[in-house]
Amino acid sequence: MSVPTTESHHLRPSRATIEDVAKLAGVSVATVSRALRNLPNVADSTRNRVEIAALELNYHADPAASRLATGRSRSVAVVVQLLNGWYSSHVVAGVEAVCAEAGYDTIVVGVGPGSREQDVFAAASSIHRRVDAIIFVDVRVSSDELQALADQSLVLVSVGHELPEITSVGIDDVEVGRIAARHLIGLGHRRIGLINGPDELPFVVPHHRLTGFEEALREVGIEPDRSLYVAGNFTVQDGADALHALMDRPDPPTAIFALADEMAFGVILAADERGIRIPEDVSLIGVDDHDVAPVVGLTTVHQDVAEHGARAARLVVEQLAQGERLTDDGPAPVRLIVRRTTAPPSPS
Amino acid sequence: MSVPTTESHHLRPSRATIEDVAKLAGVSVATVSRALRNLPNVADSTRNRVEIAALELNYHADPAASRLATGRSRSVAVVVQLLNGWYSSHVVAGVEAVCAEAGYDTIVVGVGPGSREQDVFAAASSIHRRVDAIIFVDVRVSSDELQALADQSLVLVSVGHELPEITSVGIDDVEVGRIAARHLIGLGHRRIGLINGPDELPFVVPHHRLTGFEEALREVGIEPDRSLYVAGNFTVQDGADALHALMDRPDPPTAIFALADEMAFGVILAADERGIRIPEDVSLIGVDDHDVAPVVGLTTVHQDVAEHGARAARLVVEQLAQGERLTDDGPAPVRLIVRRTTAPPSPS
DNA sequence: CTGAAAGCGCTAACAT
DNA sequence: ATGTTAGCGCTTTCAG
Repeated sequence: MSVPTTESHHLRPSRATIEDVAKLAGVSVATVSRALRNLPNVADSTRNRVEIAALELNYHADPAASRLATGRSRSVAVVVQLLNGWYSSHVVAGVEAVCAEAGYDTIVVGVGPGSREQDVFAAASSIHRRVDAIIFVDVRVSSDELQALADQSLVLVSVGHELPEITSVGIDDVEVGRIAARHLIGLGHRRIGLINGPDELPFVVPHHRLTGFEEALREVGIEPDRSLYVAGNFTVQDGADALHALMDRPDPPTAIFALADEMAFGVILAADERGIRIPEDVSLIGVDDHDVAPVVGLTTVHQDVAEHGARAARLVVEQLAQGERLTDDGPAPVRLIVRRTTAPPSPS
Repeated sequence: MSVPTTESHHLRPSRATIEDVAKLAGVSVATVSRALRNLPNVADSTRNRVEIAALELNYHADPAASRLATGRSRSVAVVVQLLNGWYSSHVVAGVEAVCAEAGYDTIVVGVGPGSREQDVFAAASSIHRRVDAIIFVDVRVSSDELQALADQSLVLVSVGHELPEITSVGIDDVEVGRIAARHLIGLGHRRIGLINGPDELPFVVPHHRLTGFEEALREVGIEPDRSLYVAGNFTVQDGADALHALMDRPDPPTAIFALADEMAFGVILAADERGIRIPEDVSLIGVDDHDVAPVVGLTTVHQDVAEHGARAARLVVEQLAQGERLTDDGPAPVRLIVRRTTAPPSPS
């Protein structure tokens, strides 16, 4: 079965191999290999000749061959839930920038929103032979599974939250919850609604933010009212649904803490439809400082997401180069950005 | 003969080689290779035995070895300007979904905003040995360069705009410009500002939209006033800057057409700061129907971006399977979504 | 239908 | 400092 040639294309331009270079430079393939990878024990004059020959032939080592021989693939996988979410895409951008710089390919793998640990593990292990490292973005993986992956001598990093035994980068999410709650409390709010993560799966980021939130409430003697929490999945639509749920109550909250800006946007959308004014009727605070947050004047807790990705990638690259397990240098800074969706509760 | 014993064996991505499987199944490696790839000329009973053995050992062909032997890498590159832009990230998500389904890895490569053709080509050719196909997202590549890439028997697809000689998916951008302009004209606007793409580089999407825009103007006897065009680079900030530039004029426009929603968001932001009301003082229309567009009530021209990515990936996958050059099936549909940023000009 | 063996292009001992 | 050579794990003629 030969491929039906559509046209008279010349034969596949046979790429130069290491042997061609060796011949041209008048040395052995081993020398070429060493010279081109800047290994020691190559005479300067020789290295020079080889480099010229390689340039001449526009030679680049075949990655497949090189991978087979070394066992290193020079690429890293980023596994993430929503590839098109604001958070994820910014992390990916950060990762790609430093990986490209360091000569690594970055392979993206989406596991679908709300994936269970098994799904993530399946995705990770199906890719493990093709990459040197895996960066998990906001996904859950069990300790055992992580161990299984690490046993394949894969470098593992988590961004978004801590994962057992592996180095992780992110922010202090308990602190985020505290900051948001304190801001609202300081304004005088006592009944605060919360738009949570999904409640089927025990996601860790939502859990932490919620913990900090409740902590701050208790600090001032307010007992958290869990009937004021509504689940969401980090989309605009979820935020809108949540606003309705919250405002349909006989005793609606005077303020809402959305665990992510995108859900906060949904709140704004739905409030608009309903004729509810923000912040006059209800205050709103989000998390992320999404590019659009200033546009709608959203008060939020800022974090530098692209930098998280970059940091994760740097850790990967260094770890791959040095072989030692690196530890992250603590949570990245966050800060409250007060805009115009928060105000004191109106006297009722 | 060391079959993993504990119940945790399914957790262990295994390093079994084809030889292990052959031994276990009592056949040759050639047969294993054939059986596992569903090639013809394998007895059912044999295939069965092999499959069981493979399963037992949790065997998966080493991709590097397989690539070296076949010359196919089973991965595709997506080259894109802003990895974190709304448009790009949605395309990437679409691509990844179908690639994963078809067993291809998707490698993202960012070329930086406003890249010149050479940069893109450099990025593309530096990755060409590692992928079977390249999907260009909204980047320019010259005919010659494309040819050089195609000569490496790479499958090439463009999304966002047409590229010479290669199959492309996207929308009719001239039509987009027409739709936006007609909407504004129909409302009674005569002086319409336009927030363009960057003007150093000749990007094709902005050019087309602008063409349709001017066409619609002339249809009703309005001569386009190019002093009302201001360059932008598709960010929120660029939109804000543009609004200021436009409104600082002695004769500001009564409506603004932003070539992308993200720039329109910037307009809203800046208008707010300046106390300019939309649509009372100036109407605004964008393009994309960004997730946040409904939140700010932005009138815009909708397109299904993730679907573009998916379609591009499907074309790639089919082309890779069948070997023939496929042609796309015409531009994807777009439609005007009227929200509340457009209205008739106020009588001055 | 199945097996033996020759690569694919490169790296890494091991020699020299 | 450089060359020789044996793999890396899989695919693919070519025989049988």
